[in-house]
Amino acid sequence: MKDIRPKLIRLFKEDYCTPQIGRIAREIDEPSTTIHYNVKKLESEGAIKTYKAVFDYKKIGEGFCSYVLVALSSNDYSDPERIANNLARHGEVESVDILAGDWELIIKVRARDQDEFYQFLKNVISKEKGIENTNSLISLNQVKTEFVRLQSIG
Amino acid sequence: MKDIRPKLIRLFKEDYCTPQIGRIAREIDEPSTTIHYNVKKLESEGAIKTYKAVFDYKKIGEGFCSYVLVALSSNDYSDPERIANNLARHGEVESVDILAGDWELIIKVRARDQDEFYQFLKNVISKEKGIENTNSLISLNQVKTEFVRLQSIG
DNA sequence: TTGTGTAACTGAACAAAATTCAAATATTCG
DNA sequence: CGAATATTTGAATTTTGTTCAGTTACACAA
Repeated sequence: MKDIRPKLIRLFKEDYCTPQIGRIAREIDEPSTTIHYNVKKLESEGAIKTYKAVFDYKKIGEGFCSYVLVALSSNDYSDPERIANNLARHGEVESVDILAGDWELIIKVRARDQDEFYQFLKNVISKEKGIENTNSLISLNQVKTEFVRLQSIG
Repeated sequence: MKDIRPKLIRLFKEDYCTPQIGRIAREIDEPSTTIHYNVKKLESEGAIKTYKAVFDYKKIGEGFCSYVLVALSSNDYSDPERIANNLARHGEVESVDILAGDWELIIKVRARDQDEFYQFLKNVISKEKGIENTNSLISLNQVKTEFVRLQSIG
């Protein structure tokens, strides 16, 4: 009807959640005002960036996951930070790190399926100026993500 | 005084947060009861696994980050799912994926510093039976994590 | 050791938010 | 079309977070 789901998913991916002060207070048996004080302190220090949701990505149509290793060419365009920031703009990108060693970047990408991932690799990653070549590590099974176990413990 | 910070960090890493129904309602201009209904539906379907905090990991003493590629030996112990689940138990481990290709696993590890990471690699990962060898990709700069930008956009 | 400024803690009162519920509306499907 | 089901919604309720002022603990200089 009102197609609210995709909007919720978009918002929840990086924000629109808040701490459960009272529940924490019960859990560790401290006054909720004390928890409140300490949480606000963590926030004001910048130690907490945001509160967000973690999804079962298969159930929101993002079941495909891949780690893309990127090597940069040694030309004027190959500024790792600039390229990393450009790639980080995309909603398909869960993480971007600048690496030491043989590869300059590692990008974690989520997509609906292999085909959608291929389009992203072709149209977004490879289009970025300064990228020499890439190597995609395909995830067959996501056991843990964002510190959260995605499946029952075998 | 009351060492509450580490407890908060532990709890917030995978839970103890909740959606901001009213804020979403304002954002997308829908009644909050409609948002409530749709969020509860996502939860009951299992599409939302949990609500959690994302940290500035440098500020909580977990500034070191590394991706560890793991190759398994071809013996009785080398069941990728079992090994992945064992490794996923540890709080230092942000993610574990079973891969297609040359490496069987990729593990994202967070630690205080290089030394603490080395201890974890030596005492936890390498101790796991069935692991043939590993290759660590050291992160020099974490541009985006858990869908969240960790630094101002350059 | 004592004094002083600062940070952390806490209960009571208050404010803000989520949740329930019942009714209306929309959708699905035989 | 018609009946069962799913979604939307406002008003009332319940639950929760937040403020504030007083207290306690801590750090550190005299």
